[in-house]
Amino acid sequence: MSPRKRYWMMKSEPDAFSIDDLARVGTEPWNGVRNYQARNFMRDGMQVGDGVMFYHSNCKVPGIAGLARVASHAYPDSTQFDPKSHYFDPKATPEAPRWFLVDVAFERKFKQVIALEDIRQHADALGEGFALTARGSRLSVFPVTTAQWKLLLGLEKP
DNA sequence: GCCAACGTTGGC
DNA sequence: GCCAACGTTGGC
Repeated sequence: MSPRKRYWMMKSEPDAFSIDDLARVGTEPWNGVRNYQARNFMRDGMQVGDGVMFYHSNCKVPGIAGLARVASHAYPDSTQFDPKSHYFDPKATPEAPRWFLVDVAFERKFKQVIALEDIRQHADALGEGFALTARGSRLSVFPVTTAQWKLLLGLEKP
């Protein structure tokens, strides 16, 4: 029996990789995550088919830009082994990889970004620990509960 | 571009 | 194991 579908938030700077980029390529290895907590969520928590909210960070209108889904189990991020890569990690080896990723597949782009500004209006309902509204949180991959997922989707504008 | 908040590193 | 220094994130 397959485990129940889970939900996740994944942040990306649209200048580097946006929801439009994902729409164009269809599926993308989510490389470059170099934070242990985020890695653990991908490596230990994600299952193929899980729902993903694609968040645009560090841009004019930060917010959720669309939906995606987890399209692979976790496997080593090859950029950690590549000395020419910005994400190269000299302490990682193929025998003992340090960083993992999953493939992410495009589902749909929202007509309008669900802006962080709007999401903040519901910070209480989303809960204290929710990483988007928690003060100072920089986590780029984190779980979303079913209730949070529904609440956030309810903020989508036609 | 600024800067507060955070995670990681490394000397001790 | 502490903690200062450093680099990064990301909203504004």
